[in-house]
Amino acid sequence: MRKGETTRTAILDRAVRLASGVGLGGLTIGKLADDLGLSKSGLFAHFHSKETLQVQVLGRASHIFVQVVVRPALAAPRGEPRIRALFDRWLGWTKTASLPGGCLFVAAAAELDDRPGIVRDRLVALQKEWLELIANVVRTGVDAKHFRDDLDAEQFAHDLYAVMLGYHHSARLLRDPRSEDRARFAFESLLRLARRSRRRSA
Amino acid sequence: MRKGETTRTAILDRAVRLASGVGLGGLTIGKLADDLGLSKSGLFAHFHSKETLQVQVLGRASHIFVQVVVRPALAAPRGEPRIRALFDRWLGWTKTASLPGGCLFVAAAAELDDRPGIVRDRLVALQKEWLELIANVVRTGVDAKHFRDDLDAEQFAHDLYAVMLGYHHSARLLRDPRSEDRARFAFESLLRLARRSRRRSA
DNA sequence: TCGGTAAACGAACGTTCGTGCTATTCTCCC
DNA sequence: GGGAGAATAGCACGAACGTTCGTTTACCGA
Repeated sequence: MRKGETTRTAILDRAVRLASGVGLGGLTIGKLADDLGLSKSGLFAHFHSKETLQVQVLGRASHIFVQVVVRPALAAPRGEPRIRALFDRWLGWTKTASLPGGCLFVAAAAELDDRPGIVRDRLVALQKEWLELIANVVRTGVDAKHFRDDLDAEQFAHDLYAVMLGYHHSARLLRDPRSEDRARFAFESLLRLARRSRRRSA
Repeated sequence: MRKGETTRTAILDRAVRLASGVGLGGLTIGKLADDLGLSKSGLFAHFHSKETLQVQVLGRASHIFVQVVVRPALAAPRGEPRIRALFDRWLGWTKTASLPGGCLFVAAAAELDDRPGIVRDRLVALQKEWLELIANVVRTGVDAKHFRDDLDAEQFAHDLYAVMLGYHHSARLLRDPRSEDRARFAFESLLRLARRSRRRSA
């Protein structure tokens, strides 16, 4: 049972890279098998349907994301530095994880937002987890007095996600070289509004 | 040559609605023909490839977008009211245009960001036009003294787009009932930062 | 009213897809 | 080192896709 586990992971790693470019639906078992030098049926036997393959691809992508973004960022000091670390690693995670086609979750989100099923359910669960994690980091920032007491952590998480979506759109679709600057600027604006203002409340 | 034009438009309208749910790639000529009570080949004859169909679908969607969002909003008084009108209509345009599957452009953006070709080229051109239009509206707001003199109009347009992407993600994928409130809150934050501050420059 | 042209049809094509079955090869434990 | 069971290959299937072709129907100006 060890060999199987190994190739299964190899398959999923490759699938994550592939799907980052063509989406989860664009993923093709034949192409995936060719890329790995496997037969279609040999690969197929690991998962028993394309749907469970897609679900496991999402799971693998999440695992990688946690490894290259979440875990290192949580090592940063709580409060603002931790949020900055999160943002920095998030910005570059497709490079770190060598996903040539951009963020898999962004692609999957647009693809699955109207297609019910277990793949969508898994994606939604992962995204909610991620937003909740961001919100929690923000809350520790409030506790640490880095941010305003009345800051809405979930709104902040939502807005941060929006900044990343904007970055993705600008960088991947429009190929705008200023994408990263734009994203960082937006992030700083978010932080400025989150900090305790020395004047004015709302 | 008149009848053909009529059905062609009918096809494209239907295709826009369909593609809003399944994406431009998920669009299927057979399904589209069935929905309209046409034969596959009869429909196909109007466009001579699926690719040109997709391009024309984008064009038609843009036409609708201008009609239900841009034109009415440009009737609002210049400056902040006009930006508000733009944002309001943009927020609800999928309902106004009865697109059951969310914004077609958002779906297409994620789908095409790594697939070169004329469809992608058309989409990029449309998106740049749209961002430029937003930036221009913002500039008139600067001229009208509603916004700070040193406001970066293109950054504002970029950030506004990000707010919409966040809204789309939250509303369509996560089905969060607070999506619209979140988006409006983010929009107000954007405006607050854009207005002339009575104190502090940066 | 007639004739030409535009519009739509029906059937078939070559591919590609996911998915089963059966046989073969490999792995690992005793 | 041999045998059980896992891992992979080979092959074929049915369905769906875009596309082509020859034919038929509907329209409209002369």
